Amino acid sequence: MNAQLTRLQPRARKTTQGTAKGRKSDRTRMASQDRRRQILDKAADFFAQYGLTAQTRGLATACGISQRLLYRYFPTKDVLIEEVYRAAIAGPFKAVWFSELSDRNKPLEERLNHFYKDYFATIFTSRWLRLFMHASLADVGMAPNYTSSMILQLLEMIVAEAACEQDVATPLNKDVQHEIGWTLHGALSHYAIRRHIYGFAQHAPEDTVVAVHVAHFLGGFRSAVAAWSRRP
Amino acid sequence: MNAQLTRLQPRARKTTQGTAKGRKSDRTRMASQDRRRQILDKAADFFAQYGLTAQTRGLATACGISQRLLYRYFPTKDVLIEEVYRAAIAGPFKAVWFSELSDRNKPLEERLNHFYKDYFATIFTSRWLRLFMHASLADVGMAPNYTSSMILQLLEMIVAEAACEQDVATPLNKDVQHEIGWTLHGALSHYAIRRHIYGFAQHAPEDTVVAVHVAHFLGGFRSAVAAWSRRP
DNA sequence: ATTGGAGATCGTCAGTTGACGACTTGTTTC
DNA sequence: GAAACAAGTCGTCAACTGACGATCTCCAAT
Repeated sequence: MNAQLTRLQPRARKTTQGTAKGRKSDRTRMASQDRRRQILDKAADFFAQYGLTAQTRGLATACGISQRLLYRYFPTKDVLIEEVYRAAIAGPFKAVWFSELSDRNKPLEERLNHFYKDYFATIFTSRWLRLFMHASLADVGMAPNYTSSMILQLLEMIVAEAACEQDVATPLNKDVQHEIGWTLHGALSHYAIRRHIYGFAQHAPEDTVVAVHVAHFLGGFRSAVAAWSRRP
Repeated sequence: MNAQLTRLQPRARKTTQGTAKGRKSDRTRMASQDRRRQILDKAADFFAQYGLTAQTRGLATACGISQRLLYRYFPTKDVLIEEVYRAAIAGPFKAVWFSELSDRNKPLEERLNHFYKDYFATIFTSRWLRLFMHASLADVGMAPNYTSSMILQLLEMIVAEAACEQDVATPLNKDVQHEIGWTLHGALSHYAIRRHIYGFAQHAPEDTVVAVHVAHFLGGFRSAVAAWSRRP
């Protein structure tokens, strides 16, 4: 719970005279854009691990720079967090997923397996999940706002593709589409949460879990649509 | 993200003389055990809402007492949190669930619906879920330690009951049992997380979601066992 | 070499926060 | 009704934390 880190750098030695040659200074001088990127990247890891309330001093140490320098690149901690969020949470979503999922030249099962393989590598990572969870807990509404639209569209597409392939009418109500989609997506999300947040030991490899859940979803799709059509 | 609360009580007025009768003091004097229970209860709500890093002053205000008084009942904040966790996370699990789930006089579908109806009322509450998530994020391993054993036993029982009712051999490997059980339990957990942590708007009522997922689980159980038996 | 702009740090301030010694006040008991 | 005990509060301390003015130092262009 404590993000306090011990100081790594022994602190730049005060040169007795300007002519102290030979030993280079501890400072690493970076181009503005590189430094900025480095801070954002480290900050994503740092806040993912220790939460959004972790201290700027700890982050600075993790970056190997002084705390003051953070404020040259970001006016406030909140702004920094905002940018971390944009870069590390909303950023990783890929537009190709939409075109790949709707490529009807391949069977849907294959598409879904491929999609979730990529999704696990990109979104269902420790960093993404923990950041997302920290943000969701801290600020009601911030976390979903960036991502909910994308996720819901993915769900709609998955359900529409399944309906097409199985020759079933797509449910008209979008809420019902989402609910059906969540059957698969929620189960896999929860697997990722167990793994990266709860710290449950994992036995079955990712690919197997994905394959089983995808098969289960497609196998029960027809009756799921029927069930949801009956109920409100 | 800020748990700072404005002071509610206008602060006890300093009586000019001991004989100031008529107006009662603002202080509410409670029996030790009652006060302790009240603090634990309020603290569960408070930490669930603002996270485990929320301040003791805010909690005291929420309880309507001075911050100092907290330290009469709990030596440190960490001890308080530990007790909150025991009372509000591990406490609500009911032993009856095990006997009810294994009561083969009723069809499993009915048992599962009844079980999850109770589980949603007891465990899948905003308070429980948020506390559990805060604790999981803060301290790797603390959260599951109190509960994982109970949850995994529930999963084993559900899978065993399903196997019995459908006349399938129960998978020997416990990891496989858990993985199959998580199909249902994880999906419903994630529904609760969406609702109470992500703040997703909910359309379908709880009972319906439970019913559909239970039906989906039972309907696909036979093939799930088959799939997991094939794979490692 | 000189110079000046930009990368980087030091030191510090004001507000916060867990903790606690000293004190006050209500209630119970004889 | 006063003694004695426990519930409750005040005020404060030291460490922590976000923020920032002043300063230093590296490098490139002149």
